[in-house]
Amino acid sequence: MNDTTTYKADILKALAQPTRLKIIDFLRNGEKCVCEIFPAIAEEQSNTSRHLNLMLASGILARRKEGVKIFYSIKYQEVLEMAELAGRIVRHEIIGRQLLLEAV
Amino acid sequence: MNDTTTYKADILKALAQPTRLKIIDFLRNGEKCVCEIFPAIAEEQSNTSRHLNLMLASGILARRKEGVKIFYSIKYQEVLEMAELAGRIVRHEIIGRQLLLEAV
DNA sequence: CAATAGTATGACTATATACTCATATAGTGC
DNA sequence: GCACTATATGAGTATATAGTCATACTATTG
Repeated sequence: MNDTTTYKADILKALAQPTRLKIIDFLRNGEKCVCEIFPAIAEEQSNTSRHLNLMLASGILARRKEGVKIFYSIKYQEVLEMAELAGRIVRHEIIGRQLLLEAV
Repeated sequence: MNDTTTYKADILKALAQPTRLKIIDFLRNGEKCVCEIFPAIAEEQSNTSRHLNLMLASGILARRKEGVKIFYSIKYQEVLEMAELAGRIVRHEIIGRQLLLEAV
């Protein structure tokens, strides 16, 4: 309703993508460098880098340089909470749709 | 990490758009018909209808027919919680960026 | 300073998204 | 059945997004 609505949408958009959700899940236990992230999520290095930069720009990730390696980490606990809430809805929805199918 | 990742992203995507966030905010206090929603958020009827259908399809809204009117409502409390969490991050980020500016 | 390892980015393609205008569909009351 | 109101949808446009390949940049090491 206010002027921060677009910004709020950007934060949610930063999470609303499967590759990025996989990255977030991998960062759950603390910071990781790009060289660890892209093999873990089985994506190309360049694609992974783009997603990391997008999340960095939106403000939900932090970045730390250590020599040639770049470490990314989750900047807000709220990010994990949002992912968890989305997961809860998915679980409910799957159960609901299974019941619909069984009713046929 | 698992197979529900795409679905989780779809739930988040359903929220990650300014017009849809405005709709969610307007539905905060209970179900409303399309005829109330689109003037409240100052969007075209057709555009509003599309966004409502998208959110319905993703599973975060419920729909009830009453005569010629269609009432939409938020199906999961989690939806409002996600919007609230995003808002919290935005507030933190705005403060952080203001401090950066002031430091110049 | 050359070679190497890690990360980012330019250029491109394919697809998805938001929006608009016009029109279709579905109930309601006369 | 006709007119009216409420909602949905087809068709089109403009823009955004995700991904790939090749290459550029940057810090480290020999």
